Amino acid sequence: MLRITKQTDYGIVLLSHMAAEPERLFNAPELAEAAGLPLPTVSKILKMLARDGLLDSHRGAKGGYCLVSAPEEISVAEIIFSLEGPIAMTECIDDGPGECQQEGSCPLQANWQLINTAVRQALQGISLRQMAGPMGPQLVQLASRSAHSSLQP
Amino acid sequence: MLRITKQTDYGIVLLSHMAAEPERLFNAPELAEAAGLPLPTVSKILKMLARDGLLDSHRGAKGGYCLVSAPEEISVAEIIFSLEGPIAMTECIDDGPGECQQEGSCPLQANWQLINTAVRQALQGISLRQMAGPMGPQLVQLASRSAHSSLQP
DNA sequence: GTAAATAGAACCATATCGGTACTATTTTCT
DNA sequence: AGAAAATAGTACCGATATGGTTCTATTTAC
Repeated sequence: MLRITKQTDYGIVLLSHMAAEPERLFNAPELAEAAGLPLPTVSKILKMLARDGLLDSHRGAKGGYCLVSAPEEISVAEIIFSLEGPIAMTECIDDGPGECQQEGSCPLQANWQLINTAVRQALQGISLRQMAGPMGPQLVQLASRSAHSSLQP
Repeated sequence: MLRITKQTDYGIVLLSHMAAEPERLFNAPELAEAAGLPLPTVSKILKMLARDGLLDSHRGAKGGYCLVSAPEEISVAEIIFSLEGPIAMTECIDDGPGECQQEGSCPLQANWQLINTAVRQALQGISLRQMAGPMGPQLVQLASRSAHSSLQP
């Protein structure tokens, strides 16, 4: 179906919430409450984001998480990269050479990079700031105009 | 992991092979042989591509498949759309309104479109012709320059 | 009329995803 | 010092989707 996982989905929701007050420290129970999601799930996601350096974590009582960078500086690509691993749409890339059975007969190896790169760049072009809104409906309007193109019958 | 399915992967391989002789009629056993893939799998994929209008099919002996459009006119987005359904990276889009629990509290609904649209457009920008090569290394070079950015440590 | 091919549906083993539970560690507060 | 509150890390299991095969029906060429 070519979709991101729910974890990533939730992660973007949580980060968007935090982006409203970029300086503040949020703890997991609070974010779970705000997002209407179960605490264990939220906790798991925040751990991953902290492990990969998108969030700073403070342990102990009065602990919590806060954004490392400004929302403008965080791209959706980084979030996805953290929560579901490398953005590689095709296989023979990150398996390294020699793994692909077709090896000799597959003239596509290099061209797969085109896809991976295109998607990666597209996602790098969207910041957490944009996702967090309140970006007016005018931009969204622009977006959905082409969203309902030939691909979305 | 944000990757396309193997079926789609194989589909692009098969179509790329056909793109070398856009006028010719290829049958499934022949393509399976050429790609080094099992016939049932190849057959299944070609059926889907034909069902969605990317391939013309001719039944009976001496039957087979041929490209409907020129390789330049077919985008990777169309292929993915055919083999794994709508390109919608996030959920609350194609479920229609009312399905999302967060409904009121989720200020992101519209912004998800940004992601879907960005990815869709990126994939629409790549043609089967480009995938089929022999497009020189110069373009790939250009692509991978930004591919090995912050996301690919 | 027979062989060769596509059309379509059903099926199952396996891998991945979504979510939970448990233990350990760190920090604050009294 | 001790209790409470929070994160860190790991392991686990049910549900879902994927990958691939098989079977039957239909169409067409010779």
